Amino acid sequence: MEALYDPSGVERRWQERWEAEGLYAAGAGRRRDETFVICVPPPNVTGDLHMGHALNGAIQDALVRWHRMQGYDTLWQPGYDHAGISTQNVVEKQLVAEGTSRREIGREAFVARTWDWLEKTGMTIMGQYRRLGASLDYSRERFTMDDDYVRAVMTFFVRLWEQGWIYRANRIVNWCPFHETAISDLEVEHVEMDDTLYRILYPFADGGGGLTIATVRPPTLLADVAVAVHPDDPRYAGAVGREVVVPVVERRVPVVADARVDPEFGTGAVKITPGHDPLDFEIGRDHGLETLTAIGPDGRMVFPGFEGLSQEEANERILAWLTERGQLERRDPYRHAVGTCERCHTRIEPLVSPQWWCRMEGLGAPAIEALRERRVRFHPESQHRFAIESLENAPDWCISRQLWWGHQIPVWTCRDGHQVSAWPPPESCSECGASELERDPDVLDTWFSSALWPFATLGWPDETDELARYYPGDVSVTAREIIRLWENRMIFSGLFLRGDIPFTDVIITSTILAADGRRMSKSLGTGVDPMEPIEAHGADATRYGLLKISSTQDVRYAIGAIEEGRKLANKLWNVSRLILQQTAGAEPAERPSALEERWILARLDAARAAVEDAWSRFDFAAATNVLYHLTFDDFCDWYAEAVKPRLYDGDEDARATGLAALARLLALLHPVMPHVTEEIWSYLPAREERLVVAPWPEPDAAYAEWEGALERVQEAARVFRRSGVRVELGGEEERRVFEAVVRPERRQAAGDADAERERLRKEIARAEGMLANERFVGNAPADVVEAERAKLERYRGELALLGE
RNA sequence: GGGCGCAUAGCUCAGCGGGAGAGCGCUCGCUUCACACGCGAGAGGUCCCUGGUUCGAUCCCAGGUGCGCCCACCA
Repeated sequence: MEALYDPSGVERRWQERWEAEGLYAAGAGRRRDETFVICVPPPNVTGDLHMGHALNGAIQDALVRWHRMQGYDTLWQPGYDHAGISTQNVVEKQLVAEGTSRREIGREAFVARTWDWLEKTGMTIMGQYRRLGASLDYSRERFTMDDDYVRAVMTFFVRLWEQGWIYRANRIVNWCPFHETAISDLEVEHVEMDDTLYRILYPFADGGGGLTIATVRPPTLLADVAVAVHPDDPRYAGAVGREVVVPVVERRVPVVADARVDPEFGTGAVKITPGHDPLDFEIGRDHGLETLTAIGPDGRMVFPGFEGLSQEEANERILAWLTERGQLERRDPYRHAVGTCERCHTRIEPLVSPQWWCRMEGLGAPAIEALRERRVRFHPESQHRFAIESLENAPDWCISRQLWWGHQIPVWTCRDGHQVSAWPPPESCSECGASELERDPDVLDTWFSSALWPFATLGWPDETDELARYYPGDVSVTAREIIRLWENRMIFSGLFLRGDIPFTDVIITSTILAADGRRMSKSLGTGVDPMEPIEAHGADATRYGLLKISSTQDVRYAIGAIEEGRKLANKLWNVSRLILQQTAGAEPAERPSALEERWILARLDAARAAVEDAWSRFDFAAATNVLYHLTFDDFCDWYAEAVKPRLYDGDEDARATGLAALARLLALLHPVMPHVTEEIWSYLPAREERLVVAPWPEPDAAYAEWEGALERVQEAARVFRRSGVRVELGGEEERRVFEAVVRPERRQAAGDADAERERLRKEIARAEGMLANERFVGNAPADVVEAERAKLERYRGELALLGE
């Protein structure tokens, strides 16, 4: 073994070997009947692994490996999401760069090209998960556009249709003019932008002044159908019921009263454009107003006389018209949040269009109940409440997209207008028997198919053995922003289709910010590719570092934590060298005949309990903390130093127990640092089995009483190191460990006894003060008071030894 | 505008009612036969501010200040 641990080669070698030996496969190492199942959140086919995936992967893998070692029948399901709009966006931009467009090449060619491109350059993330050491069952990789998966999606749609959850409605939706599709509220990204707020005079139709409205979008006034004011606004009490004239188009429209108008904003009077504003759409509907259109699907003007103009051009023309007539009263700089498409960042155009909707009221009820009853638990708790509230307030889900890449909606229309939804595709109209059917051209929202991930990957809608065995699963690990898009939808669709929840626990991971506290993003240039630390410090170190910083809601990326992981791996490597070099020919066996052996076995058991507790509470930072101190402080600084002389002397118990203790340590570290631990494990004698599937260490009740065995030696060492004075130790064993660890013969500088005396005096004064406080003694728990007394006694004893 | 969260050592963060902690960085001493990616010692903190509860508050409560994230149809 080399003195310096070199992770890269070792990690790659084990990754290949584990996968080749089938140890990542579902059920590998199974020693009990219970299952443990996690589905990886299917990444976009076009994407690369980012820091969020790496954290996510480190968490899931730690849980999966921990359960696998406990003998569970473990499945970690891999795969990809076709990511409708995101993938189409990528391919479409390629076409634009080539001087063509999707419309030019047509739908069929576009879809073919997308497949072609994906097969050549997409689907790379699973390779990066492999490099992270993620023990996904790669043999089971699924894609949400696989033939079987398509059947699942179609079946889901048809069942919703048959039970009346799906309807068609012409409503105002978020429209992306670049992709020319509707997108859901959840796909809109709000961005602060500098804009201009115009104040425009709408004269009364019968003369005598007018109303001044405020708007940021003059081009939409072409489609105005009313002006609205708040019913209680005294300024406009006389205006309601009168008519005003819309500028440019000279249309007479009514002034209506509506409580949704904010009298504080602008002038308190607002133009109503149901065709181009969501709130106006509602107000228009409630007041029986018509809906006019000024802007088309491509974001350009369609209003008669303005056809083909861009909105900027129309704006200039309208402003010129207003200025000429003195009706443009003011223009003020105005900063506000504007909706943009999260994929292409084009400004969203609210447009009225016919779309397919999934009714949420009622459909989400079983999911709400499951969350309320805590059959599904979100962690942390605050996200649990958020998940429930989101389901309770979920608006109807717009499931259709005017895209080409995705699952085409299984609805057919015959010449008589009858609509039928079925899968496999129907041959004729179920109502009139007509055989000429036209399929709806739209595709489904990507999240419609993702919602089925936990069971569609197991063969649903067929009742497969796997489905019976691995559904429901256990844990889902995702980011906060995906709770409503994905987690909640998996829960309600699982209950709807399978009558059961898909998992019991949802872990919402912390958001990893850049080192400067800003968001990690490509456009800001703040992103860090997780492959960088993996190549520089190793996958083990990176996994450790990510788990260590994963505790709070927002965490800054800190390379220091990963470097700490590298140090831990190196330390583990070196202490293993010490033990392995001194134990040639020995067999591992727990024969704790000396003080330090009893102590380290007790410490290992205590750490095992602490780590298990941390894993089960999903407190990954706590787990890494325990493992770090176990390795550095307990195992290396105390146990290894104490046992070293006995190893050199060839003590048989020390050698056998040393190997056994090392094996326990490796097992505890394995879920976090699988590679270095497996590598060391392979050098241990009588370890034919791979550590990946080795049994998780069993605790030994007999060890527990030895946990404090080194307490007095540790205190004596501390006093000696600081002051140069030897505290008297009770037994031969204690004195031997003290000499081995502290090695007084090598000590050069004399300690500062005065400083130590001063420290002890202060401690004694503090403890005496507390014990003299009757209220403390009376109210504090008995064990707290007792501990204080014990400390006082010890400090007094030590001070006496220092010559006082 | 709503929700959630964070303010502790120079940096990144743990602790969350009874002695202020870790890692990194810094200072000093060590080429000690596992490891200089190391070992030992050490400096460095009104635990954001103001009140309150308590025998006792970094920890609980209220208010303030400053940050961050998520969400959101004020034109």
